[in-house]
Amino acid sequence: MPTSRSSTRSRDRGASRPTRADARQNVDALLEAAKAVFAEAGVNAPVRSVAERAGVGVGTLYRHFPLRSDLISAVFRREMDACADAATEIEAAFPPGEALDRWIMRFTQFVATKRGLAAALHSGDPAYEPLAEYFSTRLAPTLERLLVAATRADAITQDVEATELLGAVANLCHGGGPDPRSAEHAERMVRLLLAGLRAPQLT
Amino acid sequence: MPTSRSSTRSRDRGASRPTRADARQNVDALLEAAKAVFAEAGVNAPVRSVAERAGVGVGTLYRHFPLRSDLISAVFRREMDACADAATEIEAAFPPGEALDRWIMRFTQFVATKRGLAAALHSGDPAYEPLAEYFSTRLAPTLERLLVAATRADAITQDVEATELLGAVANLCHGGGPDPRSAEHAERMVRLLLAGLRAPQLT
DNA sequence: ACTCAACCGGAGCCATGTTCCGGATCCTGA
DNA sequence: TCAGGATCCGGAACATGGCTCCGGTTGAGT
Repeated sequence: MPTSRSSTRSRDRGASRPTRADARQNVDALLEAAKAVFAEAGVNAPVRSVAERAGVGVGTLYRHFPLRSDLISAVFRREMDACADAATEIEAAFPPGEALDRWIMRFTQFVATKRGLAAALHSGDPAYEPLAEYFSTRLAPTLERLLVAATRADAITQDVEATELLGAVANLCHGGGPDPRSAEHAERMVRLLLAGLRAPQLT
Repeated sequence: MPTSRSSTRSRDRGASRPTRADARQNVDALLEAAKAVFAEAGVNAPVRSVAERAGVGVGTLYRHFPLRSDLISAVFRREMDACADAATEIEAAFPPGEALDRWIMRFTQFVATKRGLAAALHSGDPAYEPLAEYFSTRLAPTLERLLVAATRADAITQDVEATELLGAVANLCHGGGPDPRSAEHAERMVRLLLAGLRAPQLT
């Protein structure tokens, strides 16, 4: 009987003990530090600097985030969720075609703001696999919904995969640093892509 | 008199001496090795592996290519030139609109084939600045010419910078490895972008 | 208070970009 | 042909950054 322990309190589900308080605190500190560091120096910032800023050793960091990419995922997960959630609001407020555009632009701004996120995402480095996967898992279905709606409403003429489009938009957000011009550039190119979705025929 | 030397042979321009034969040989060996290594393992392959393959020490490599990116630039310079040159042929054989499309697709295939080239190009890493610069110097004017011609012929309706479009297309070629699907994906997205150039109005 | 699993910290290992410099090599001038 | 010296070579060594290891510490049940 693996689940039986001497004291059968209210909950003794699965794990034998609850997470220790200091561990939880450290995780929080790390996430906050990572968020700050990534914002300042991009996702390529040294792991050590994150640990230092959080006031813990690298060992502690790696205990909670075995891979560098795990830390990155954790930091952006929340924002990705927010982005995905924004879709329902937008869908309710605008007709399918415009909803699609608006959500894509929302997504564009998210990716363009995170220095190096896009680069990491499609770097080919297998370390970022989980990040990319969460990307697809959480965001692709949302876009798919928007695309289907737009297609039904005859708002777009081209047939594209959600994943594909998502990747393309993310890719267009590369380059440049905090320079606002690069953000504009990305936006303009994304709009061009969106315009392409309305093109009468593809070559 | 800096240019005067004891023996005034036919040419004693600028530099005091011609490059040593062994040095030139090594440069060639390095370029060839780099080309092979990059093709196999992408542009992120270790510098040491290139030196080893060329049969020289890393010191020699760094003597000729002070920065990692210099080596990369040198390797791709030739191919970039070929791509740029292809434009004149294409321009002569097709009407402006189609010429634009064809050249862009030619460019797409070039970038998509080189693993990591696109990533390096817009990685934000200042080390790749010279590479990006050559990119603009050599390729941008070409595209600009094609764009102007297409605009004059009313083949496109949108107004974009050559540099901008070049960067966007390169960006769309990220991701994936030797997988042919990723190349297809990139192509499809580029076509979408091209279709966007013909869109009647931008939002 | 006692026990012990979970946790912490940071020294240390490995890979990779880059520098340094003693010694080998090639061109020049005679 | 030969000496002189600029040029070049090689690889040890340094710097940086990801990741591991393990002795010591600490929180949480009893």
